Amino acid sequence: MGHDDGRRSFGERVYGVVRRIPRGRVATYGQVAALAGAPRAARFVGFALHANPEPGVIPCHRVVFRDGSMAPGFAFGGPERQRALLEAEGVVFVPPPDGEPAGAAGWRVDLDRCRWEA
DNA sequence: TTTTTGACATGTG
DNA sequence: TCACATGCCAAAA
Repeated sequence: MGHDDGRRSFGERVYGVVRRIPRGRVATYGQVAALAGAPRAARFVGFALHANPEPGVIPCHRVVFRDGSMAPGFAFGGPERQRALLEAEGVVFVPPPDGEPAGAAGWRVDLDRCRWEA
């Protein structure tokens, strides 16, 4: 089974991990990095996902910051778009503290409830 | 081989 | 709670 796992680049491994994230669950960049074999390469995870993720195949919208927030200039069309996608899958979001400041910017994923467990 | 670059993580103030 | 600075790692040039 595992024969050329180490031959594939780190980015390729990242795609494999992200693809395994079940619907309605989210993972952090650090978590994906750890599952890919590099617990400290969380930065590269984001770089790999933005490089050329097969649209529609790799659910990169299920990867968020450890804080529960997401990248500002997201490639899906904005953080709002990502929040809509996750909410549609059943992911629980926590609204901003004071009602509604800057739209989706304050919204964060409830990692305590929706964190994906490998 | 060295430098540069990132959709990060963590620690302080 | 937020803002800023530092550390980390892997890939491309």
